[in-house]
Amino acid sequence: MKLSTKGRYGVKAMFDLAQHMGEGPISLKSIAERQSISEHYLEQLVSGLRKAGLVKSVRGAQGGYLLGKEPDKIKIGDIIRVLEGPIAPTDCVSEEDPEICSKAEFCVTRTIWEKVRDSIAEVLDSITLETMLEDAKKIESDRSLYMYYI
Amino acid sequence: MKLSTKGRYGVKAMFDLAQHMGEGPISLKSIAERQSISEHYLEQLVSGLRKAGLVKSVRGAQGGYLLGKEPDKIKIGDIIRVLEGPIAPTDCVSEEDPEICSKAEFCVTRTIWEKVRDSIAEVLDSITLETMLEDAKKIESDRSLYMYYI
DNA sequence: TTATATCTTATTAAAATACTCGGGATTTGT
DNA sequence: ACAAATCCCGAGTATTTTAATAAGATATAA
Repeated sequence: MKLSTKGRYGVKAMFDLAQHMGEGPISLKSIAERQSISEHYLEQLVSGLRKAGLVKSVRGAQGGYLLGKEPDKIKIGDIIRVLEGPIAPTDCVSEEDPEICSKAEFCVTRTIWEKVRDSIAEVLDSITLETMLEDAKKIESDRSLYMYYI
Repeated sequence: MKLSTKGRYGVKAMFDLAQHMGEGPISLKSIAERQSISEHYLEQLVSGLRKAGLVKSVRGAQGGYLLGKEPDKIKIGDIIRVLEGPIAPTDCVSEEDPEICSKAEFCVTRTIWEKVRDSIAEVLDSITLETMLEDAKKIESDRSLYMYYI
Protein backbone atom coordinates (compact mmCIF):
# COMPACT_ATOMS: atom_id res chain seq x y z
CA MET A 1 0.00 0.00 0.00
CA LYS A 2 2.81 2.39 -0.81
CA LEU A 3 2.84 5.26 -3.20
CA SER A 4 5.80 5.05 -5.59
CA THR A 5 8.23 7.89 -6.13
CA LYS A 6 6.30 8.76 -9.28
CA GLY A 7 3.30 9.92 -7.33
CA ARG A 8 5.33 11.58 -4.60
CA TYR A 9 7.74 13.37 -6.91
CA GLY A 10 4.86 14.35 -9.19
CA VAL A 11 2.90 16.04 -6.40
CA LYS A 12 6.05 17.77 -5.17
CA ALA A 13 6.84 19.05 -8.65
CA MET A 14 3.29 20.27 -9.24
CA PHE A 15 3.26 22.04 -5.90
CA ASP A 16 6.59 23.63 -6.77
CA LEU A 17 5.08 24.93 -10.00
CA ALA A 18 2.12 26.30 -8.05
CA GLN A 19 4.45 28.11 -5.67
CA HIS A 20 6.24 29.77 -8.58
CA MET A 21 3.21 30.84 -10.56
CA GLY A 22 3.60 34.20 -12.25
CA GLU A 23 7.36 33.81 -12.66
CA GLY A 24 7.13 32.56 -16.22
CA PRO A 25 8.18 29.06 -17.31
CA ILE A 26 9.94 27.10 -14.57
CA SER A 27 12.72 24.78 -15.72
CA LEU A 28 12.83 21.16 -14.65
CA LYS A 29 16.38 21.73 -13.54
CA SER A 30 15.32 24.23 -10.90
CA ILE A 31 12.45 22.03 -9.72
CA ALA A 32 14.74 19.02 -9.56
CA GLU A 33 17.25 20.96 -7.48
CA ARG A 34 14.73 22.41 -5.04
CA GLN A 35 12.94 19.10 -4.57
CA SER A 36 16.05 16.87 -4.69
CA ILE A 37 14.84 14.76 -7.58
CA SER A 38 16.80 13.40 -10.54
CA GLU A 39 16.15 15.78 -13.43
CA HIS A 40 16.07 13.02 -16.05
CA TYR A 41 13.63 11.00 -14.02
CA LEU A 42 11.44 14.02 -13.45
CA GLU A 43 11.38 14.53 -17.21
CA GLN A 44 9.56 11.24 -17.65
CA LEU A 45 6.99 12.07 -15.04
CA VAL A 46 6.29 15.54 -16.35
CA SER A 47 5.85 14.11 -19.83
CA GLY A 48 2.78 12.28 -18.60
CA LEU A 49 1.46 15.32 -16.78
CA ARG A 50 1.79 17.36 -19.94
CA LYS A 51 -0.13 14.83 -22.03
CA ALA A 52 -2.87 14.96 -19.40
CA GLY A 53 -2.99 18.75 -19.61
CA LEU A 54 -1.93 19.28 -16.01
CA VAL A 55 1.12 21.28 -17.11
CA LYS A 56 1.99 23.30 -20.20
CA SER A 57 5.50 23.38 -21.60
CA VAL A 58 7.53 26.12 -23.23
CA ARG A 59 10.41 24.80 -25.28
CA GLY A 60 13.76 26.37 -25.94
CA ALA A 61 16.08 28.50 -23.86
CA GLN A 62 14.38 30.16 -20.90
CA GLY A 63 11.64 27.61 -21.42
CA GLY A 64 10.11 25.40 -18.79
CA TYR A 65 6.74 24.41 -17.41
CA LEU A 66 3.60 26.15 -16.22
CA LEU A 67 0.49 24.81 -14.55
CA GLY A 68 -2.04 23.70 -17.14
CA LYS A 69 -5.00 25.04 -15.12
CA GLU A 70 -5.66 27.21 -12.10
CA PRO A 71 -4.38 25.61 -8.87
CA ASP A 72 -7.90 25.24 -7.52
CA LYS A 73 -8.77 23.15 -10.58
CA ILE A 74 -5.96 20.65 -10.07
CA LYS A 75 -6.78 17.92 -7.56
CA ILE A 76 -4.05 15.77 -6.05
CA GLY A 77 -6.10 12.80 -7.23
CA ASP A 78 -5.68 13.97 -10.83
CA ILE A 79 -1.90 14.01 -10.45
CA ILE A 80 -1.78 10.61 -8.75
CA ARG A 81 -4.01 8.99 -11.37
CA VAL A 82 -1.78 10.21 -14.21
CA LEU A 83 1.40 9.00 -12.55
CA GLU A 84 0.30 5.88 -10.69
CA GLY A 85 -2.69 4.78 -12.72
CA PRO A 86 -6.28 4.46 -11.52
CA ILE A 87 -6.80 4.23 -7.78
CA ALA A 88 -7.10 0.53 -7.05
CA PRO A 89 -6.05 -1.28 -3.88
CA THR A 90 -6.74 -4.42 -5.92
CA ASP A 91 -7.33 -4.95 -9.64
CA CYS A 92 -10.89 -6.12 -9.02
CA VAL A 93 -11.93 -2.67 -7.74
CA SER A 94 -9.89 -0.46 -10.06
CA GLU A 95 -11.48 2.89 -10.87
CA GLU A 96 -10.84 2.04 -14.52
CA ASP A 97 -12.04 -1.23 -16.13
CA PRO A 98 -11.76 -3.41 -13.03
CA GLU A 99 -10.71 -6.98 -13.60
CA ILE A 100 -13.99 -8.86 -13.44
CA CYS A 101 -13.93 -11.95 -11.26
CA SER A 102 -16.59 -14.62 -11.49
CA LYS A 103 -17.25 -14.41 -7.76
CA ALA A 104 -17.48 -10.63 -7.74
CA GLU A 105 -21.20 -10.36 -7.03
CA PHE A 106 -21.01 -12.27 -3.78
CA CYS A 107 -17.44 -11.50 -2.78
CA VAL A 108 -17.40 -9.96 0.69
CA THR A 109 -13.69 -9.22 0.52
CA ARG A 110 -14.22 -7.11 -2.56
CA THR A 111 -16.52 -4.71 -0.75
CA ILE A 112 -13.70 -3.94 1.68
CA TRP A 113 -11.34 -2.96 -1.12
CA GLU A 114 -14.08 -0.81 -2.62
CA LYS A 115 -14.38 1.11 0.63
CA VAL A 116 -10.61 1.53 0.82
CA ARG A 117 -10.51 2.76 -2.77
CA ASP A 118 -13.30 5.26 -2.18
CA SER A 119 -11.77 6.62 1.01
CA ILE A 120 -8.41 7.15 -0.70
CA ALA A 121 -10.07 8.80 -3.69
CA GLU A 122 -12.11 11.06 -1.45
CA VAL A 123 -9.04 12.35 0.36
CA LEU A 124 -7.02 12.87 -2.81
CA ASP A 125 -9.88 14.57 -4.63
CA SER A 126 -10.66 16.88 -1.72
CA ILE A 127 -7.21 18.46 -1.86
CA THR A 128 -6.13 20.79 -4.67
CA LEU A 129 -2.90 22.67 -5.30
CA GLU A 130 -4.76 25.74 -4.05
CA THR A 131 -5.46 23.96 -0.76
CA MET A 132 -1.79 23.18 -0.48
CA LEU A 133 -0.80 26.79 -1.12
CA GLU A 134 -3.15 27.89 1.65
CA ASP A 135 -1.74 25.25 4.00
CA ALA A 136 1.79 26.40 3.23
CA LYS A 137 0.83 30.00 3.93
CA LYS A 138 -0.71 28.98 7.24
CA ILE A 139 2.34 26.97 8.31
CA GLU A 140 4.55 29.91 7.42
CA SER A 141 2.54 32.36 9.52
CA ASP A 142 2.37 29.90 12.42
CA ARG A 143 6.13 29.61 12.27
CA SER A 144 6.74 33.33 12.39
CA LEU A 145 4.26 33.63 15.26
CA TYR A 146 6.16 30.93 17.11
CA MET A 147 9.46 32.69 16.44
CA TYR A 148 7.99 35.90 17.84
CA TYR A 149 7.19 34.33 21.20
CA ILE A 150 10.64 32.86 21.73
CA MET B 1 -1.09 1.98 -4.02
CA LYS B 2 -1.81 -1.72 -4.43
CA LEU B 3 -2.27 -4.32 -1.79
CA SER B 4 0.00 -7.31 -2.41
CA THR B 5 -1.28 -10.86 -2.56
CA LYS B 6 -0.14 -11.28 1.03
CA GLY B 7 -2.80 -8.95 2.34
CA ARG B 8 -5.48 -10.17 -0.03
CA TYR B 9 -4.83 -13.88 0.53
CA GLY B 10 -4.50 -13.30 4.24
CA VAL B 11 -7.90 -11.66 4.55
CA LYS B 12 -9.46 -14.37 2.38
CA ALA B 13 -7.93 -17.10 4.52
CA MET B 14 -9.02 -15.48 7.79
CA PHE B 15 -12.53 -15.02 6.48
CA ASP B 16 -12.55 -18.67 5.43
CA LEU B 17 -11.59 -19.64 8.96
CA ALA B 18 -14.37 -17.45 10.33
CA GLN B 19 -16.90 -19.14 8.07
CA HIS B 20 -15.85 -22.57 9.33
CA MET B 21 -15.82 -21.81 13.02
CA GLY B 22 -17.08 -24.66 15.17
CA GLU B 23 -15.88 -27.32 12.74
CA GLY B 24 -12.62 -27.94 14.55
CA PRO B 25 -9.18 -27.24 13.07
CA ILE B 26 -9.31 -26.26 9.38
CA SER B 27 -6.40 -27.48 7.26
CA LEU B 28 -4.45 -25.11 5.05
CA LYS B 29 -5.03 -27.53 2.21
CA SER B 30 -8.79 -27.01 2.32
CA ILE B 31 -8.46 -23.24 2.62
CA ALA B 32 -6.00 -23.16 -0.27
CA GLU B 33 -8.39 -25.16 -2.42
CA ARG B 34 -11.49 -23.13 -1.62
CA GLN B 35 -9.70 -19.81 -2.07
CA SER B 36 -7.49 -20.87 -5.01
CA ILE B 37 -4.22 -20.04 -3.30
CA SER B 38 -0.94 -21.95 -3.36
CA GLU B 39 -0.81 -24.01 -0.18
CA HIS B 40 2.92 -23.52 0.36
CA TYR B 41 2.62 -19.79 -0.10
CA LEU B 42 -0.32 -19.64 2.29
CA GLU B 43 1.80 -21.46 4.85
CA GLN B 44 4.19 -18.54 4.97
CA LEU B 45 1.43 -16.01 5.46
CA VAL B 46 -0.33 -18.00 8.16
CA SER B 47 2.95 -18.36 10.00
CA GLY B 48 2.96 -14.62 10.55
CA LEU B 49 -0.67 -14.58 11.58
CA ARG B 50 0.02 -17.29 14.15
CA LYS B 51 2.93 -15.39 15.66
CA ALA B 52 0.63 -12.37 15.96
CA GLY B 53 -2.00 -14.47 17.74
CA LEU B 54 -4.63 -14.02 15.05
CA VAL B 55 -4.82 -17.79 14.48
CA LYS B 56 -4.08 -20.82 16.62
CA SER B 57 -2.62 -23.98 15.13
CA VAL B 58 -3.21 -27.65 15.92
CA ARG B 59 -0.43 -29.90 14.69
CA GLY B 60 -0.59 -33.47 13.46
CA ALA B 61 -3.16 -35.40 11.45
CA GLN B 62 -6.63 -33.82 11.51
CA GLY B 63 -4.85 -30.67 12.64
CA GLY B 64 -5.22 -27.24 11.14
CA TYR B 65 -5.98 -23.69 12.17
CA LEU B 66 -8.54 -21.88 14.28
CA LEU B 67 -9.20 -18.19 14.81
CA GLY B 68 -7.10 -16.85 17.65
CA LYS B 69 -9.90 -14.60 18.94
CA GLU B 70 -13.61 -14.06 18.45
CA PRO B 71 -14.38 -12.76 14.94
CA ASP B 72 -15.61 -9.42 16.32
CA LYS B 73 -12.20 -8.93 17.94
CA ILE B 74 -10.26 -9.36 14.68
CA LYS B 75 -10.10 -6.20 12.58
CA ILE B 76 -9.11 -6.35 8.91
CA GLY B 77 -6.50 -3.73 9.79
CA ASP B 78 -4.88 -6.19 12.20
CA ILE B 79 -4.53 -8.76 9.44
CA ILE B 80 -3.19 -6.26 6.92
CA ARG B 81 -0.63 -4.85 9.36
CA VAL B 82 0.76 -8.32 10.10
CA LEU B 83 1.07 -9.24 6.43
CA GLU B 84 1.90 -5.94 4.75
CA GLY B 85 3.53 -4.03 7.58
CA PRO B 86 2.37 -0.76 9.09
CA ILE B 87 -0.05 1.30 7.05
CA ALA B 88 2.06 3.87 5.26
CA PRO B 89 1.40 5.43 1.86
CA THR B 90 4.93 6.84 2.28
CA ASP B 91 7.71 6.00 4.74
CA CYS B 92 7.54 9.48 6.26
CA VAL B 93 4.01 8.87 7.60
CA SER B 94 4.31 5.20 8.57
CA GLU B 95 2.19 4.14 11.53
CA GLU B 96 5.35 2.64 13.01
CA ASP B 97 8.57 4.64 13.43
CA PRO B 98 8.13 6.94 10.43
CA GLU B 99 11.27 7.95 8.60
CA ILE B 100 11.96 11.42 9.92
CA CYS B 101 12.72 13.99 7.25
CA SER B 102 14.36 17.30 8.07
CA LYS B 103 11.58 19.21 6.29
CA ALA B 104 8.79 17.29 8.01
CA GLU B 105 7.49 20.11 10.19
CA PHE B 106 6.72 22.40 7.28
CA CYS B 107 6.11 19.79 4.58
CA VAL B 108 2.69 20.34 3.05
CA THR B 109 2.90 17.18 0.96
CA ARG B 110 3.34 15.13 4.10
CA THR B 111 0.01 16.21 5.53
CA ILE B 112 -1.70 14.75 2.46
CA TRP B 113 -0.14 11.34 3.01
CA GLU B 114 -1.13 11.50 6.67
CA LYS B 115 -4.73 11.99 5.67
CA VAL B 116 -4.54 9.12 3.21
CA ARG B 117 -3.00 6.87 5.85
CA ASP B 118 -5.66 7.75 8.39
CA SER B 119 -8.54 7.20 5.99
CA ILE B 120 -7.21 3.79 5.00
CA ALA B 121 -6.66 2.82 8.63
CA GLU B 122 -10.14 3.99 9.56
CA VAL B 123 -11.77 1.82 6.92
CA LEU B 124 -9.68 -1.25 7.72
CA ASP B 125 -10.16 -0.89 11.47
CA SER B 126 -13.91 -0.40 11.17
CA ILE B 127 -14.40 -3.82 9.59
CA THR B 128 -14.02 -7.06 11.55
CA LEU B 129 -14.41 -10.68 10.54
CA GLU B 130 -17.77 -10.51 12.31
CA THR B 131 -18.82 -7.66 10.02
CA MET B 132 -17.84 -9.77 7.04
CA LEU B 133 -19.84 -12.74 8.27
CA GLU B 134 -22.90 -10.49 8.61
CA ASP B 135 -22.33 -9.07 5.13
CA ALA B 136 -22.05 -12.57 3.70
CA LYS B 137 -25.28 -13.59 5.40
CA LYS B 138 -27.03 -10.55 3.97
CA ILE B 139 -25.77 -11.20 0.45
CA GLU B 140 -26.92 -14.78 0.73
CA SER B 141 -30.44 -13.85 1.81
CA ASP B 142 -30.67 -11.17 -0.89
CA ARG B 143 -29.70 -13.78 -3.44
CA SER B 144 -32.34 -16.27 -2.36
CA LEU B 145 -34.93 -13.49 -2.32
CA TYR B 146 -33.96 -12.64 -5.86
CA MET B 147 -34.19 -16.30 -6.89
CA TYR B 148 -37.69 -16.50 -5.38
CA TYR B 149 -39.03 -13.71 -7.57
CA ILE B 150 -37.73 -15.21 -10.82
C1' DT C 1 24.77 30.45 -33.96
C1' DT C 2 25.17 29.05 -29.47
C1' DA C 3 23.44 27.92 -25.10
C1' DT C 4 19.44 26.42 -22.90
C1' DA C 5 15.60 23.80 -22.61
C1' DT C 6 12.14 20.38 -23.70
C1' DC C 7 11.16 15.81 -25.84
C1' DT C 8 11.81 10.76 -26.85
C1' DT C 9 13.41 6.11 -26.64
C1' DA C 10 16.27 2.54 -24.85
C1' DT C 11 18.89 0.31 -21.32
C1' DT C 12 19.82 -1.19 -16.68
C1' DA C 13 20.69 -2.19 -11.60
C1' DA C 14 18.37 -3.22 -7.65
C1' DA C 15 14.54 -4.42 -5.09
C1' DA C 16 10.17 -6.50 -4.28
C1' DT C 17 6.82 -10.00 -5.32
C1' DA C 18 4.97 -14.38 -5.57
C1' DC C 19 5.96 -18.33 -5.52
C1' DT C 20 8.44 -23.26 -5.37
C1' DC C 21 11.06 -26.84 -3.11
C1' DG C 22 12.83 -29.91 0.34
C1' DG C 23 12.83 -31.64 4.51
C1' DG C 24 11.73 -31.90 9.63
C1' DA C 25 8.46 -32.22 13.67
C1' DT C 26 4.06 -33.64 15.59
C1' DT C 27 -0.16 -36.00 16.08
C1' DT C 28 -3.93 -39.38 14.83
C1' DG C 29 -5.74 -43.65 13.40
C1' DT C 30 -4.72 -48.70 12.29
C1' DA D 1 4.90 -49.56 15.73
C1' DC D 2 3.81 -47.43 11.61
C1' DA D 3 1.75 -44.71 7.96
C1' DA D 4 -0.67 -40.76 6.80
C1' DA D 5 -1.83 -36.13 7.59
C1' DT D 6 -0.61 -31.96 8.98
C1' DC D 7 1.99 -28.02 10.71
C1' DC D 8 6.67 -25.81 10.65
C1' DC D 9 10.93 -23.69 8.71
C1' DG D 10 14.52 -21.99 5.66
C1' DA D 11 16.43 -21.54 1.06
C1' DG D 12 16.11 -20.78 -3.69
C1' DT D 13 14.14 -18.58 -7.96
C1' DA D 14 11.60 -16.53 -11.84
C1' DT D 15 9.15 -12.49 -12.91
C1' DT D 16 7.89 -7.91 -12.43
C1' DT D 17 8.33 -3.30 -10.85
C1' DT D 18 10.90 0.56 -9.55
C1' DA D 19 13.93 4.19 -10.07
C1' DA D 20 16.98 5.69 -12.47
C1' DT D 21 20.65 6.63 -16.32
C1' DA D 22 22.06 7.60 -21.00
C1' DA D 23 22.06 9.44 -25.47
C1' DG D 24 20.50 12.08 -28.75
C1' DA D 25 16.77 14.85 -31.41
C1' DT D 26 14.09 19.18 -31.54
C1' DA D 27 12.95 23.98 -30.49
C1' DT D 28 13.78 28.77 -29.16
C1' DA D 29 15.73 33.01 -26.87
C1' DA D 30 19.52 35.95 -26.93
